[in-house]
Order: sequence, then structure tokens, then C-alpha cells
Amino acid sequence: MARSSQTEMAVLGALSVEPMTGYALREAIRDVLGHFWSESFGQIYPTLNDLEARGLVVRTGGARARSSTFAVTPDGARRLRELLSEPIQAVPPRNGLMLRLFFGRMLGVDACRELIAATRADAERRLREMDRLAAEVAGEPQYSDDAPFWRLTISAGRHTAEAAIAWADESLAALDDMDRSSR
Amino acid sequence: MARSSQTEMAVLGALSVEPMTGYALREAIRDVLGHFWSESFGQIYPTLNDLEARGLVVRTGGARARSSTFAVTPDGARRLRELLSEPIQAVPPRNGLMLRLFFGRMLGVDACRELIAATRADAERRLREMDRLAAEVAGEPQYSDDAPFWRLTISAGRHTAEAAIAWADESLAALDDMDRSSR
DNA sequence: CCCAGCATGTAACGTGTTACATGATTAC
DNA sequence: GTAATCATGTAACACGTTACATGCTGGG
Repeated sequence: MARSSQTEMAVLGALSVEPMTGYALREAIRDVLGHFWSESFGQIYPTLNDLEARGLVVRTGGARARSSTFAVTPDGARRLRELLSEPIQAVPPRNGLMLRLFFGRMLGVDACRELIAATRADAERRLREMDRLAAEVAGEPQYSDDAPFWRLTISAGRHTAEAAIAWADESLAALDDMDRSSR
Repeated sequence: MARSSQTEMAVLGALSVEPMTGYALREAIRDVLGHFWSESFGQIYPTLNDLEARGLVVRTGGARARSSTFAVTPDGARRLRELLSEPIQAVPPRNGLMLRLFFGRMLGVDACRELIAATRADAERRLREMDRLAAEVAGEPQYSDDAPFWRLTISAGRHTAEAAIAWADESLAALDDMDRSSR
């Protein structure tokens, strides 16, 4: 059985865009899906072997003995559509920043300020990352059928980052007010 | 050893606001921290026993034999401050919605539309939940020292939900445009 | 020739969830 | 008395990460 249908979905999906090696798969997931998805090495290879055994992908031995390209079979495409249609399984939230801020009285106002400033900086960085991705998508016409969907995820990344920045600015101001009123 | 320093932090933090039973702790985490944190039963009780063994919390036998209230000791408060100061450990992203939209070509435009509409509805629900929490905080003056920090997390929840709604509206419009241009 | 990067895999570990099991108390 | 809820706990399982192990290939 596959490690999890989630990993199966990500792997089949990525290979459906373009056949590639397991190594390239990992890089694609990190670089392209990175802002909303992640898979580790330890998941990818067992999943590929499993998918191959079930006939959902085929391995085409490349020039080198240990360098093979994986491609999705018609069965694999069917399975992918099935997986994509399954209900989204909610991940239990675990936001370390919020947990620390919630107990901000124990942590101290200054440390809170630093955490929020770091979050703001990170959101700015993510915003630039979305720009990079958007440029990459625009510059590769061979993916024009996929591009409109990819733009949805990039837009989501942008909205999220912008919201984080607005919240951070508001929160830093609120902490300043706390300082003033406690004097 | 504690199951994880993350759970330890959440448990010590919650008990630092107010001593309570393990059962109440679980409800507090679900109802109050629920929009950014979660702990399961199987984590809470072992962690409480462990914290007790290490002298970070004390158990005060209540009226009933098997109903005891846990309170943070001075050592526990020190440990909590230490934990809160630790760097935030990033969770690998796993957004099932984004994964499905990214492979939207395989899933189909209509299914994408439904997913986005459901996300929008969920964000609306979360927005109302934030209103409820804000009212709850405003109505309980005994937590006035904590309230300013709690408001930061509520504000974050609001910003995130509002960003999701704006993104959803934009994305639904983009999908309509796709339909139009493909005709 | 050797190093960096490509490529594939496995085993151990930690963590967290789920399901199960049990019993006390309170409201009807 | 009995059902619902409060309360506490454990064991099995699933999942995912990390670290380890191995070898090929191309460029300097």
C-alpha cells in the first residue's frame, strides 16, 4: 500500500505534468509546490516503487543504470483523478507563533515584538518568491494548460503573505500602545 | 520525557492562565486555542503525568477521587518561559486545497469551483468564530492581563480569513474567465 | 583523478491520532 | 436507575522525518 494517499496524489500529480526521475520529483516538489506542499525523500522512493508495482506509473530505464524516468499510465491518470476528488483531509492546526503570542504575558512584550517582526520579514520574502514563481510560469509556454490553475495557488500565496504583513504592522502598533499605556 | 516540547508548552501555558483538570484542559485547547493549535487526548494525559513527575505542575486532588486540578509550579513557570523563548519550529506545509487546485487540469474546473466555494464558506465561518472569541475575551475582565495578547491571535485569525475570502472571490472570477475564453 | 551533484534506497526514531477501556458524578 | 457527561488513561497504528548507506557521472 502507498505510504499515504496524500503522497500518492502529489507524486502522481507531479508526474502527470511531466515524466521525471525520483530525484527531479523531489526538487520539483520542493521548488514548485514548496509554498504549500512538502514530501521527504523517505516518502518519495517507496511511493514510486509502490505505484510501479500497482501499474500506475512506468519506469523507463534511462541511459544510466540507476537513472530512470517515471511516467503516469492511463490507470495512474484515473487513480489521480479519483484521489483529487476525495475530500480534503484537514490537518490539525499547529501555529507556533500564535501559541507564543497567546502566552505573551509570560514571554514578554519585547520577545513578541521580535517574533512578529521576523514573521513580517518572512512574509515579504514569500511575496518575492511568489513573484519569482509567477515569472517562471509566464516564461514557459509549454505549460499553458496548467498555468491558469498554478496562478490560483500563486495568488493564494500572495494573499496570505499580504495578510500576514498587514497583521504584523497592526500588531506591532498594538504592542507599542501596550507599552505606552503601562507607563 | 515529555511527548514533545510543543505539547509541553501548550499544556504549561494553558495551566499558567488558570489551573484546571486534564479534561478541562482539552476543552480549553479545543475551544480557545482551536483556531491555531490542537492537542489530542493521547498527548495531554501522558504529558500531565510527566510534568508532574518533573515537579513542573502539581496535582491537587479534588472532591472526587479521580478528579484533580493541575497547577503550574514556580519551576514550571520557569520552564514555560524557557520553552516560549525557543525558536519556532516550522511545520512542513501540506495544503490539500492548493495541491488539488495545482492539478486542476486533471480535476476539472467545476470541481475546483466547488472547492473554492467551500473554502470561502469556511472562512466566513471562521470570521464569525473570531467575533465570538473577541466577545468572550471582552466579557471576562479577570483575564485583562492576557487579553491584549489574545487579541493579537484573534486579529491574525481575522486577517487570514479575510484574505481567504478575497482570494476565493478573485479565483472564482478567474475560473469564470477560463470558461469564457475556452468557448 | 577527484569532487560535486545526480540518483536510489532503507532503517530507526519520534510524534501524534484513534480506538479502546474504565469508572465517577450529576441531571432527569 | 439510567443516560449523559466528566474524567483518566493505554495500546496500536499511521505517518513522516532524519540519518545513514551506496553508487554513478560529468566537469575541472
